[in-house]
Amino acid sequence: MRVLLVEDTTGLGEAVQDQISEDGHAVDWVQSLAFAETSVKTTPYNLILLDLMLPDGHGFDFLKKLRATGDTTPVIILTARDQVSDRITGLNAGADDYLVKPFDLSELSARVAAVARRYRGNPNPLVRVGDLEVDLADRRIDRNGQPVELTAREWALFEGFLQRPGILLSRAQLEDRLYEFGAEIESNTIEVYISRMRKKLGHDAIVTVRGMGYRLEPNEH
Amino acid sequence: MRVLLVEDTTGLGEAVQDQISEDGHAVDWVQSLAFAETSVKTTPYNLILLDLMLPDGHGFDFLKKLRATGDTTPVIILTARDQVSDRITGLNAGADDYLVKPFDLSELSARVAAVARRYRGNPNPLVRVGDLEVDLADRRIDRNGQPVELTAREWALFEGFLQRPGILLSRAQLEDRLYEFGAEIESNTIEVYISRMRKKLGHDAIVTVRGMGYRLEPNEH
DNA sequence: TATTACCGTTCAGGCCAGTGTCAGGTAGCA
DNA sequence: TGCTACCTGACACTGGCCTGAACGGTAATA
Repeated sequence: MRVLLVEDTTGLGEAVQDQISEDGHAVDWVQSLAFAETSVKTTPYNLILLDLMLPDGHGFDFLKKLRATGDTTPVIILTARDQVSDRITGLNAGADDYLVKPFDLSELSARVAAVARRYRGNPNPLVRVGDLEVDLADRRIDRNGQPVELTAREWALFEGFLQRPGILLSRAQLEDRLYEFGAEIESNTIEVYISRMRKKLGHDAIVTVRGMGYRLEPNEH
Repeated sequence: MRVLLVEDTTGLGEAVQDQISEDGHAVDWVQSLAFAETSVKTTPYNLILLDLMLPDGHGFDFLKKLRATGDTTPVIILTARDQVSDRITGLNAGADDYLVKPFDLSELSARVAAVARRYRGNPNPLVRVGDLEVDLADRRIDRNGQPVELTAREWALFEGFLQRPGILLSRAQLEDRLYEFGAEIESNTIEVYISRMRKKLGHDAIVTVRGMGYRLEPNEH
């Protein structure tokens, strides 16, 4: 699934993002209502996790506006408030579920999984790149109708290329996707993964830009 | 993405510039509001990182003026102040996000990436020079619809010409873009690269100013 | 526990594009 | 005309890149 996390607390945001990612979902994390609004306009999400107290307004306002546009994306509210009134207000505003801070990450997983279950059967959004058809949420790739299996590391790199068609990623950027930020690596691991991905995705799929990095070619054939 | 960094502290400015560059974005760094104002007039940015305490005024004034002109470029405020009042004032003035010094560079990366995410699917801003169409972030050049491939060294020089339209670059300035500052070079390497670039970009693209240097011709045909 | 399969990582050998240099030719200027 | 700055084809070398192979770790299975 593709999940939008709206949460301005850095620590909590990171923890939630890590948890949801580990559960196999793609997470976009924004820290203000302004960002949330542009995100939902540009990307189709399967689930929105919404904090209520945000620097530029109250989550309910965002939620009401979202529902007013006819958007039915499931929304789970994350908030420190545990008052019944808030809970009812939230559900009236169109929330699907409610999590009171501090909450256990495993509980969050369970709620998210419940939403995912409801979604099963509905098709996920597909990204098309050349002769590849990518289901980001389910981590599936079809190449000319044939499924392609990527390992975890390969996926981590591949997702980077999908950010934008034809995006150029430097070796440092790719390394940052695999390891702790800024970790030095002195072997040719990235090259090896590129080589393996080419074997699976087609040798023309990833283009070397010598001295600068790699790019996924949107118009391979 | 193309990022404008407005920050008068040298140490912090350099660190931020390095980080954003490594993330694959093009950074213009200015140290005063006066320079910032001319920069936003001449160049289209995807993101502005704005310090508040600047030698010639307060960042809020710049931000308000910017918004008054209808400019909606995302702005992230960098400041030592962590008071709620400032935070709210900033967001009211039209800021999209807020980073309190001292901040972790990886956190900065995350915020910038969040902005970059908004541009997912959107094309990068293109710079137009004569019959060339340049995508600085992805290092692509289209010449009359045909892609042009530049090597790393050629790009380093080409970017110099793009800093300002019609800028004149001396041989020494060009050498400084390729080698450690002040490195003496006694062969005609620069001439050779100019020659190679002309072959790829069109023979009229780069004009020789005898005895002075070279300039990229904005109105070639 | 032993077996198996797979994944992540490193290494070594080979290839070739990119780089820097030179030499001979050309164009601008006094 | 001579002088100087500049242009460009050619070439050797370096180092970035590719990839088969091997090794250790981990997880699933018997």
